[in-house]
Amino acid sequence: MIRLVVVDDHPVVRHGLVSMLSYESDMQVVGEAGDGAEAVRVILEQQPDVVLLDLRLPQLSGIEVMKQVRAKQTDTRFLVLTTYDADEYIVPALSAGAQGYLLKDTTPEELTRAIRALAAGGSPLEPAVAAKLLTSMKESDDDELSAREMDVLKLLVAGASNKMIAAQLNLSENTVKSHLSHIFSKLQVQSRAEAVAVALQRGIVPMDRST
Amino acid sequence: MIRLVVVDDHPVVRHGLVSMLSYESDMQVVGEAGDGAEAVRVILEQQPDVVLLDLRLPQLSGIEVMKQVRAKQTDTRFLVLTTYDADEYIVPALSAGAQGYLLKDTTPEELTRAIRALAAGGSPLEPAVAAKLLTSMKESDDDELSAREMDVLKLLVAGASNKMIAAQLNLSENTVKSHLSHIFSKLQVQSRAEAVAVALQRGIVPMDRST
DNA sequence: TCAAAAATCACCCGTTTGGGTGATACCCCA
DNA sequence: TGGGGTATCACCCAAACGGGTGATTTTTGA
Repeated sequence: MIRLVVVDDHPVVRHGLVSMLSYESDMQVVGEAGDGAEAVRVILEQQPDVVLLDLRLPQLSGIEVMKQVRAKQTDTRFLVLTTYDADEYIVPALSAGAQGYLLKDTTPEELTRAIRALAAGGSPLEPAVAAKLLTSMKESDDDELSAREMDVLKLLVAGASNKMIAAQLNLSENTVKSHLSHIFSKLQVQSRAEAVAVALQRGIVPMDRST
Repeated sequence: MIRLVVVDDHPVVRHGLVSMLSYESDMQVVGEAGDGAEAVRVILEQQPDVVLLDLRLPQLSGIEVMKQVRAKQTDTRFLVLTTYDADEYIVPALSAGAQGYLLKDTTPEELTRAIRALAAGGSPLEPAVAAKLLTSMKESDDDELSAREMDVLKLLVAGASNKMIAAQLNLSENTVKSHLSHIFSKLQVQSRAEAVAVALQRGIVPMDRST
């Protein structure tokens, strides 16, 4: 029996997946989550064999969920199931520990086949996904931002000036500038405006549409 | 018995919806479609009471589907069910003949309730959607960017400096600065970094990570 | 038709930014 | 034990930026 946890922020999609999977006699959905924080909790609690994970989640991205879970246990396997075939999500997802990556326009048959393959130790990659992976391999920039740099970047995206960032984080302006220099080189950009664009488009900093 | 047709290009979502709705004793799914052309054919053939319709479809958009169907028969009611809460889709959808507009993050209970309301002649508009309608109504007066300003903003999001923008658009730097001043005040921001954030988060400039 | 908006440019001026080149101190891990 | 990354700060400097004010021409809309 394959134990599953389904994570998707759209109840319609999530419940649909659950009821669909319930027809499979060798699978059992043991948990659901509608956001990232809930997902981490449910996964650690239920210890499922496979997690169906949407990347776009409120609170905590799918990438973050995988990182946090894998920090504590490594035997859970992740199947990323997303609408977005954008290149930039695939590499981070795979390097964060996803074993599979399917698009939502796959058929139910493919999905259940992928789940079984994953539970059996395989790594089902959709052909379209695999192709994208190869092309983006060439320019694989695994420059990870440090926690502090993330703090700065978030404020940068919020539109803060160096002075404001310094005040917010209790730093000197010089320190902020130092962090920014590192951020720029890691993101391979020249200006803060470009950094904001890259951060948002690559999903490094989540969209915060409270406005 | 409410006769339904489900239209969504993602098999996972579509099949999920179907199996979810099959639990309702007063509803019957009499047809499915994965693209716009198929949808029109199925709807005209089955003459359902209610159509669950995703707006984003291959071949023919949801809007187009509604127009074509309503040209031949007017007794079918449409419930638009989409992931996108973007303002610009709501008004066209409603004017094209949708009686309801729900987001995919509504609960199954809300969905079935909406279907029953629709079949009974009501027009279920999600509160969030209704709110957006109102805000887009009253905010329509303020601050639309001109075409030229959009040109500048796009390049700004791409990370260009004033000089680069000027070169790209065959303008003087002064003109670019002038446009930027207007953009800043219209977007109510102070810096180019903030402008980029707002432009991306509000969807004024589309995400385009082809790099 | 006539005013309002959009689009184009110029000049000034103070502030911010980004890129250098340093330094100190901490922690990890090899 | 020592190197490498992180985090903290300082100083300098040129370039870029953002805010004014003001001008002309074209387009648009009421």
